[in-house]
Amino acid sequence: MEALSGRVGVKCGRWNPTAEQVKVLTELFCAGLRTPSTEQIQRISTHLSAFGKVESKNVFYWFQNHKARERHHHKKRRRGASSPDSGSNDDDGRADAADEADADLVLQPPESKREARSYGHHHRLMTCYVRDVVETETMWERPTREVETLELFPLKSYDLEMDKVRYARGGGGEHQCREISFFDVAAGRDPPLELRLCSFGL
Amino acid sequence: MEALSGRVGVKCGRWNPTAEQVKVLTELFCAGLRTPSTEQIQRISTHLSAFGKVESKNVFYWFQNHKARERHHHKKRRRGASSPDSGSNDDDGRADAADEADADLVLQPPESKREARSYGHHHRLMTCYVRDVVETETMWERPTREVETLELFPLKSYDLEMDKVRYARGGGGEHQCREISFFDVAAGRDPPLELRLCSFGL
DNA sequence: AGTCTATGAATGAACG
DNA sequence: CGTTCATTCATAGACT
Repeated sequence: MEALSGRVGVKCGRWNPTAEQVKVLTELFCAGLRTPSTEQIQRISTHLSAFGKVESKNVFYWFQNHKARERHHHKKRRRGASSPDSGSNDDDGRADAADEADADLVLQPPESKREARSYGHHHRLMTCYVRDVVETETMWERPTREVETLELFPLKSYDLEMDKVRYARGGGGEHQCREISFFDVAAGRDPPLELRLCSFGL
Repeated sequence: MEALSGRVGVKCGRWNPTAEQVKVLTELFCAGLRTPSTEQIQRISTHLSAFGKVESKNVFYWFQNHKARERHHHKKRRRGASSPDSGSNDDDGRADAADEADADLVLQPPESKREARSYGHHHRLMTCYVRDVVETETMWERPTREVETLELFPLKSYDLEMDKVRYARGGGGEHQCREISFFDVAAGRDPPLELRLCSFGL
C-alpha cells in the first residue's frame, strides 16, 4: 500500500511520509523504539528531514499511532472460511466500522472492553500484555542490532532494556517486530529491508 | 477544514465537549487559569452543563491536558513562511536543516512557588468531582440553567497570584484567545491576561 | 461515481 | 504534573 509515496499531491494538509522516512521510522520501531523521548523525537525528525519535510509532532504521532495500533491490532483471526466478515450494519453516513475489539493481547483486564471505563481509575488497565508470542517465522530474527550502535541516538536510550521493562514483553530482549501485520507490508513493499540501525546513514 | 462542530460521534463513551464548552474553557485558559481549584472546577462544570453534559472530572482533565500539552508538543518552527506551507521547497533532498532548533520549553516556570496551591497534591484532586454525577442515563435535559448569574468565579481565585509570573512574558503580544492547537501555541506562548471574565458572556 | 482501508491527527482519560 | 494509553475523527490512496 502506500505505493510510491512520492508525495504526489502538493496539498500538504497532512504529513505524508516518504518511503525513506517510513523506512527509518519502521526500523527504529522494530529495533525496539516505542516511546521516544522528546530529544529523540527531535533527532529523529531532524534526520528524517533529509528525506522530506517533517515536524517533530509527526514523529511523535507516528510512534504513538504505531504503538497503539500494534497493540490494538486484532482484526479477525477467527473464522477462516466464508467471507472475512464485514459487519452488516449499514452505515448512515459515518457508521464507523471498528469491529468489536477482541483483546488479543490483553492479559486480563478486569474491565470488559471499552465501556465501563468510567471514572473507575482504580481498576487500572493492567498494562500487562502478553509479551511476544512465539517466533514469527515471517520475521527477521534480530539482525545484528548493535552492529554499529548508531550514533544518531544512543540507542541505549531506548534500547530494549528500558522498554522491555515497561511493557513487560521483552523477556530476553529477543523481540523484534513480532506481530504487526500492517508493518510488514509497509516494510515489505520496499527492498529487503535490512534491519540495521546503522543503515540510517549516520 | 470542517471548522467547528466536528462533534459528530454522539457516542457517549467519553466526554465530547461542545463548541460552547470548549470556548469557555479556552477563554478561561487564556485568561490565565491553569490549575483550577476544586471549587472552581465545580463552578466551571456547573456552568458548562448549560451547554451539555459535563462532569467535574472532565473539566479537571481538560485543564490538565491543556496545560500539559501547551508545554509539550514538539516544536513547530517554520522558516518564516506564513500560512500552512505553500509549495516552498517540497522536494526531497533538503527541506530545512538549520531550523530544527526547537525551544518549546521556553515557558516552564521555576516551580518555586508553584506549590502555593492549598490542596495537597496527590490523588486528592480526583475527589473533587464526585458531586455532579447526575444520572448519566438520563438525557441531561436542562439547556437553560441560570444564565443570569454569570459570575463564574471571582477570577481572583486563580487570578494573577503566581500564575501571572508564568505567562507574563513580554506582553507585546496581542494574540487573543485563539482556537489553539497546541503545536502552535507552544511557540506562541500565551496571550495577555487582560482577559476579563465578563467576556465569558456565555 | 463510490467504498474501504491505512494512517495522520487530536484529545479525553489515566497512570505513576 | 508529565507521560502514556485509548478512542475517535479525518483524509489520502488503493481497490472494485
